[in-house]
Amino acid sequence: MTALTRRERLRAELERDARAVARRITEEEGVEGLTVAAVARAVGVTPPALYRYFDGRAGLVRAVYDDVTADFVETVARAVARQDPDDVSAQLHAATRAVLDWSMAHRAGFDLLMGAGFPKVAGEDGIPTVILRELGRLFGELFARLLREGRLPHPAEEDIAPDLVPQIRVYRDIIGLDLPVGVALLMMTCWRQIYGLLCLAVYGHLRAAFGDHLPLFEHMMDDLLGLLGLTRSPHLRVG
Amino acid sequence: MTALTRRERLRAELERDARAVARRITEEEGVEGLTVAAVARAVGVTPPALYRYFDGRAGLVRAVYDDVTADFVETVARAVARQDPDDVSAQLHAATRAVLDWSMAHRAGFDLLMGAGFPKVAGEDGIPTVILRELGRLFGELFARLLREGRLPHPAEEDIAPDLVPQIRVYRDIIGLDLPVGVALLMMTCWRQIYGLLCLAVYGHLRAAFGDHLPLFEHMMDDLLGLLGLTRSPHLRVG
DNA sequence: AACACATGGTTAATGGTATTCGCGATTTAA
DNA sequence: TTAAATCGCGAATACCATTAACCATGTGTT
Repeated sequence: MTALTRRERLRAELERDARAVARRITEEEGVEGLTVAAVARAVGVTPPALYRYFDGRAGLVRAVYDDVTADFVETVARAVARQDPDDVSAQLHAATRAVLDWSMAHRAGFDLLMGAGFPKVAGEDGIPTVILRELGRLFGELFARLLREGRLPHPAEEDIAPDLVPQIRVYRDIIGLDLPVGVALLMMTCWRQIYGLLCLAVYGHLRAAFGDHLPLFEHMMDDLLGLLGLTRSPHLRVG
Repeated sequence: MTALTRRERLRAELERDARAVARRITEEEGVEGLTVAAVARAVGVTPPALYRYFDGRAGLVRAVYDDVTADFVETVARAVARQDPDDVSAQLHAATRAVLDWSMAHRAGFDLLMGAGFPKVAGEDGIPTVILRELGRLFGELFARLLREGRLPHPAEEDIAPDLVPQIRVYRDIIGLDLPVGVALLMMTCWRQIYGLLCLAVYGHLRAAFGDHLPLFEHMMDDLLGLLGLTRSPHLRVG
């Protein structure tokens, strides 16, 4: 039973429309093209009206951020779920590939979630870094699994620089998994490479030489899987 | 002999001032805070006057980009020059550290030169990627030296994925050094890691866990130097 | 020295943006 | 039925970029 009053229904519809429009504009023109006036025009209302729904332009950006985050996390999770549950190599590969593909297809979204736009939407305090948490957990589960199976080469805590250990510990705790410090460091080592390639590709720094970035991606994955004692799975399912 | 007419002198002064102001504003408030009106206010003229000097706001941004590029390249080159000319490990370490330090101290500049801002200032055609060229040459010289000394482990061209080889070749040619494909690939492998850490640090994604990013940096440098068959130099000079 | 021209600043105007405020209409709830 | 909450609007303020017309002044020439 939809015990929704007329007002509530109309309000929900307009908000939904506005969020969709805001997201479309952001993807098409970048977040700097996302303006209160443009959204208002698209949903057929005057700009001040949107202030009843969002906290100004910043609120619109924040709404886009939230929607995009959900989409991103779900996309990556789906890609993992498509793989053979026992093939961790394929799962890692697919997850990373999904991150890259999604990012290239949603550059403005990437910028907002994981790139230069994040500090702006997050502000000083910082939204609890959804990406660090969500993505970290997703990858972390796979690392944990390799660890349980006893086939994950990782440094002993004593062999890690003393000033690095407490920081890695905080990182591990943000992810929220009970991983050894050496494994968390291994994750960071992987992420710094993935993230580097991501930014290079999304921000267009590779265009001049690497029109298609997939060869570079595969080369990186071979490196990373090797780092984890794995090889590329022959049963990878792309979707 | 300064055969400068009064007009020319005044013009040069105002342009110099405006560029300096534009750069200061950019560093303090980010490039989105760089406005024609603000610069005009700071140099004591009305906004339209600046159109005699710059091609509107875009021209201002471009001017900042040029100045910042020169500063960046010089800073990194200086850091290298400070090292023992025969200690390639120290030179590589110092160069990378200089890139990181400069980027953290000039976040808006980093964004413009190497980050999300670059596509905007570069436009479609793309300024011949100064960074790729300048930085590539700087690091490339060091790699070339290691290669000449015969102590740079790198993959043979036959062992590199066939679709990657031609891309690497283009990359190598942009840098403008006569390096084997395997060495150029090695450079790209290093750069993707350095760049990843850079973006993570500059865009604030590490703040939550890694307040100070130097331990992570040193960990990465150990990895990278190891990749090149080097160890961290005991004679590194920091400045 | 007087002239004409180029230069570089001004003001005014246009049109875009965000945001706040107060009004009136409509819907909801008592 | 009536009072209150909600919501959209128009007007106003204050930024911004950019163009056009205009005017003073510097420059070089006659």
